Amino acid sequence: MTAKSPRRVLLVDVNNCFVSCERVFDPKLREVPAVVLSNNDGCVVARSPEAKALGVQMGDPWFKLENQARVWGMVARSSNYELYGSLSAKVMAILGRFMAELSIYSIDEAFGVLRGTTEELTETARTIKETILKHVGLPVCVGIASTKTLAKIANHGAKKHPQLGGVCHWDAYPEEQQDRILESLEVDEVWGVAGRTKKRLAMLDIHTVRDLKYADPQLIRKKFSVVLQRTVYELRGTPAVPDDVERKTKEQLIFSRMLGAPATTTAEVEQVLSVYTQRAAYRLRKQGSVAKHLQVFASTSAFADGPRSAPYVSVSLTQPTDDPITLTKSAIAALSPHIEPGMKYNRAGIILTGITQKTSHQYLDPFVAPFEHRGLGDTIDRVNRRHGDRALGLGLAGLKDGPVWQMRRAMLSPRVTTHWDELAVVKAS
DNA sequence: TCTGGGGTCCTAGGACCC
DNA sequence: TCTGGGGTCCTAGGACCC
Repeated sequence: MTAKSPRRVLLVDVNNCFVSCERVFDPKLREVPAVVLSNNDGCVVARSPEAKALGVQMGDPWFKLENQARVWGMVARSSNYELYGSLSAKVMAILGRFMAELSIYSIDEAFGVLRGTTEELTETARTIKETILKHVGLPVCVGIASTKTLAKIANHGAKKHPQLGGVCHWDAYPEEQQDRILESLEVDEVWGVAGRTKKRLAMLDIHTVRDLKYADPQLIRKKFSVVLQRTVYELRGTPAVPDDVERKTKEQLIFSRMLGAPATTTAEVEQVLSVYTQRAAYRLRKQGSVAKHLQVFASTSAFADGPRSAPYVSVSLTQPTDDPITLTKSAIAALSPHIEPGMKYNRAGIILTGITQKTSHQYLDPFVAPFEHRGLGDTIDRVNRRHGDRALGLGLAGLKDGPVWQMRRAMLSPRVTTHWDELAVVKAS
């Protein structure tokens, strides 16, 4: 591969990621239709090919599916993000060995860049695929093209057509054939277009991805946005989606959950907020930053009849902080007055914004009490690193067996790669 | 009676992604 | 009983400044 070879984008993504992860350590799951459920065992977030073939959709609520699943012999698992995260890290580490520029897009997907002929890169992609299967046990597909948007489409093709062996290089097809493929895709199948935009595009008589490719970029920019204009260029083979700026700190941190059982009193909502705020504060400290604003919310079910209550309050702190006590107190003080006792709150959360890097010398704030909880967060983190997650927390966050509103994870698989007491067992018999 | 133009910063909201 | 969680980017509009 010489420097003169064309620069190509590779999109590698794990097939049916969460189900495939579960199947790595539980061979029985490989023989039946399987799904993984969202937090709280709410709805389907991953499906095995067999489950897809049975017509199970993303987002199907589990309680509506449960009985039919028994008939089908379909098995469900609660989501086990620790397991998926650790397998994902292994996949990304392997990709990093093959590709200089690697940008991790999500837990199961990464873009990489390589130079080479169509044949060379197709071959490399096969090697990548085999290596990941052999060393991690996860199946992946690879899409290759001159732009990210086209690599996405190629990846989609690799998934849909088994005869490609999991690798699809867009350049392997002459342009007339490429256009026929794009013609067969509805416009919302391209990366960056969803329902709203699809409707508005239809008014301009743009229905397929091919229509969008040949639309006037200036017009698209004027009627839609620079984002959609970039998509037009990318479909034509001109890279336009910017490489992700290395941002190691998040600008916004959200911690929100559906509750396993509704909270109905102010005290219960406060307990939930206390725990959630501490989790958010932990993430904040982990990335070495502090937050200036927080938004706190709780809400009753959107599906229930009768009156709803969904308070949402914003607070600005006098100075940015990562201190769990300050954040927790502020969150509770802000939301508590808006809680209507008797309402069934089934969701709550906190959003931290105005996030900046923590500097070594913080401003002196005359309004901060002299006993300021300096270093408390760090201390909690150190204890937890040593004695296991959630060994220590403030108030209810320190309870080993959580309160009733804690989320349901009835069908959780062992965290075999991250917890000593949950290691996989190999039977000798 | 008329009340510029250009710039920055911030926030809210829309749209989308996996 | 029961319907995900966590994030990004862009745009418009208001406040403020010179």
